[in-house]
Amino acid sequence: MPVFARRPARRARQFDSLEQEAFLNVWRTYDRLRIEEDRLFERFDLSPQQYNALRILRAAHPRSLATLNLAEKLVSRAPDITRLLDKLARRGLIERERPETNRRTVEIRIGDAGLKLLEELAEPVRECHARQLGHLSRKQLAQLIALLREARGPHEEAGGSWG
Amino acid sequence: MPVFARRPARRARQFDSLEQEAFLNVWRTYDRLRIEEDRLFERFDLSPQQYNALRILRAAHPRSLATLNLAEKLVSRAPDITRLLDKLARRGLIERERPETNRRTVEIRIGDAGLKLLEELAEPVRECHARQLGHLSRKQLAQLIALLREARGPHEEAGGSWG
DNA sequence: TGACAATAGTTGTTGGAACGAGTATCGTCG
DNA sequence: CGACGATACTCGTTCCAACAACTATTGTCA
Repeated sequence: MPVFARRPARRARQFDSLEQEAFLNVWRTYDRLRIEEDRLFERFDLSPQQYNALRILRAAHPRSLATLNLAEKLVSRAPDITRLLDKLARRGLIERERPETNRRTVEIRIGDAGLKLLEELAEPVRECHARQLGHLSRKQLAQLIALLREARGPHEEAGGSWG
Repeated sequence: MPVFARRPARRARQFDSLEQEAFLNVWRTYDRLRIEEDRLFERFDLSPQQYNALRILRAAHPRSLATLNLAEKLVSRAPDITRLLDKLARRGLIERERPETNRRTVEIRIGDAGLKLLEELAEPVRECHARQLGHLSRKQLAQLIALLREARGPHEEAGGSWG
């Protein structure tokens, strides 16, 4: 055994491949950043995913979105979209309607209360994201975004709103 | 209202700030890449987190790690580390011992069955990571890793194994 | 040395995520 | 126009994650 092997590079022991290291870094970073996010939204009895649904509905406002159409715009996959919307509807944040033209679908629209809540959240959310990533330069952020997009590129369905 | 405002940049409508866009990209990328990971490990009745525990125990082998010491090396936070280890112990993959010198702690060590399972997993895992991120160049991977480390830097406790 | 704080896990409970099976509605093709 | 497949959810169940309360052990300081 060569002498210089007595101090194996920390990374060489820790990861099996550069790709693994990259994935675990994505996972770890998500896990750390999520803490801020969770802390913010639990003060408003929202999950991050619920907030995102509201954010997407606001972008569509005053138009509505069909349930599954909304689901595929969400950041994270949501098989239980129905129950997620149930909770928002129970709080009066969204409105649901089964249109006569196609009674299979359920159209979702953000309501006034929902818009008001988002307005209330605007500043805290901005602050939260500043705490999360405010220490990076604009250039670093842009670079990170570009690299992440390339990283997940092959894993996005064509035509999705997240391509 | 200026005429060119009729087509707001898609991104401007979609995100409230560059920091938010970066965070949501991390989240989205994690969510997409995780799909491959889940698909692989469920064939072996493991969760990604369980696999990571085994990986870390292998790196320590033949030494052992105290429970909470192992927990803080995990990629994602694990308040239910006890039950995670319960499952691994029930399958005979790890061994637990309460040392006489400090009977508060429980020392965890990977067993032969655990090492054997990891060996069996080595190739599938490598293939999985290649599917996940094999389309990126080494340079891109290195850049991504560096940026992610900077991104979560302020959110890592000093002295942790993930700094 | 005896009380009290700190450490190290463990367990109870509760809510959300995932998967698959089930239901209602619609399109289409013979 | 009626059966059959496709669409768009909805619901039942099961498992995992998170938080907090609890137990056991050790360290420390009056």
